[in-house]
Amino acid sequence: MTSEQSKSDISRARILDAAAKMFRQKGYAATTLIEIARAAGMQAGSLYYHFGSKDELLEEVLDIGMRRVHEAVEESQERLPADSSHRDRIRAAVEAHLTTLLKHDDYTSANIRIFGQVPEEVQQHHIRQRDAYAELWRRILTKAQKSGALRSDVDLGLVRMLLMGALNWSVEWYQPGRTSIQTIADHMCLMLFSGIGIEEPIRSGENETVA
Amino acid sequence: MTSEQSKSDISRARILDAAAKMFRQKGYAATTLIEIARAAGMQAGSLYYHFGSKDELLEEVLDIGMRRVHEAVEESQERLPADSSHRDRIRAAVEAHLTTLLKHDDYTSANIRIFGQVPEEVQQHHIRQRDAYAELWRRILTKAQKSGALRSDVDLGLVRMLLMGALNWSVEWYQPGRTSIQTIADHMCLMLFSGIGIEEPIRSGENETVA
DNA sequence: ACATGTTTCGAACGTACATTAGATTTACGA
DNA sequence: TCGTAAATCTAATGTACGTTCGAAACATGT
Repeated sequence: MTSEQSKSDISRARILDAAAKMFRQKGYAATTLIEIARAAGMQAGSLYYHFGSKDELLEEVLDIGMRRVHEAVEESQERLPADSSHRDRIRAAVEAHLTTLLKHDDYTSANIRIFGQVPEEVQQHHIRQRDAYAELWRRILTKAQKSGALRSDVDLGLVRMLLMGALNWSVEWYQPGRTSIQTIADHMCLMLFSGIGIEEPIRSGENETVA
Repeated sequence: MTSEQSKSDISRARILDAAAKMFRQKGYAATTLIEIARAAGMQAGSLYYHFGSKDELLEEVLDIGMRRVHEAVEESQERLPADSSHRDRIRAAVEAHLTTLLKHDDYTSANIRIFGQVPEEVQQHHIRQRDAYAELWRRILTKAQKSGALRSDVDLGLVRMLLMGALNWSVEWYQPGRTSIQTIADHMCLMLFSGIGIEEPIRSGENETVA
């Protein structure tokens, strides 16, 4: 126990990394401890020295994933100048959420992908944590709306759901190198703030204006 | 074989319904044939009279789900008056997609929820079908952009992904009776076309214009 | 070099599951 | 009512997996 990281800590981390990666790829039930162990460089039985059960391993992966994205968004807000516009605040949150999701973080993307299909008992253990993250967003959006940066006639809960959906769904299609995370965030914010529509000319008759 | 529906057809439908429901709820690997059979009112072995394997059953569920949403969106476009605005066309597509997803259709929502975690071989069988549906949306959006209804400086592929994400994610949070499907569609279209931002007053100096 | 605690191995156990196949029941026309 | 095909049942098979546990290997302080 000389070094900062004991051997146990290193193995633990390797196991968690492997589990997060495979859970994300194949789902929870379809992932076998044998695969996780192999990816971590050990035998299946050895996992039980570090974790009490497959469920326990799952819970830790879910926990880490949610904690990371929560912290990332929280820090993005703290890093901002005190007088930042609400648009900038929201933009920073969007960027932080997306970056966490798409940049090497199998934990967060695993959480997002498999949470809905995990044993109900495990879900229960994490509802509080999820609510806390939702609350963080709720605060950001509500403050923006109250200070007039967002339309007052929209259901912010709904907006939040649609926004999170657009962001979270990126784990299903994002491929590194095709589109930058920044571009995705920019498009998302453009849609959110301004939309991408253009006033169409009235077309009720024949009098259309030719460009 | 007197009636329109043979007994076999009825059983088949019950099995598929049960399978779609459970696949959607618990995922593919976590759903057992015993559960499906019980929900369909028979024994596990009897399923094999109708389907060759669990994978085959899965494939049919996925196929039906994608076909339904595809047809729904396609028909939504055909129902529109020929001179409809592009905004109306997009709005109709959004409503059709959402309605299929959230209104009693375990097939489509199962497809959306579990597709990413299904055996790779099964995924391959359905890529063509998914591409065809993506192409349908691509056409709708491209026509809108070309005719000036959507900004020309946005990446439509990206917009489509974000839009589908916002819509598809609703299967994760939608609860009947809380928010109407129409309201969701309205918010989505508002965001897409106009955004929900309000011009914030310039705060760089003291010269603010009072409304 | 030894002793002690830590970490991993390797084999075994029990169970749950997909699948099979023959027996049994059901539906229906002759 | 009988006979045949359709549909379902029941029990069995094989396998893959989560989990357990004692032995082996490894590390570390004395």
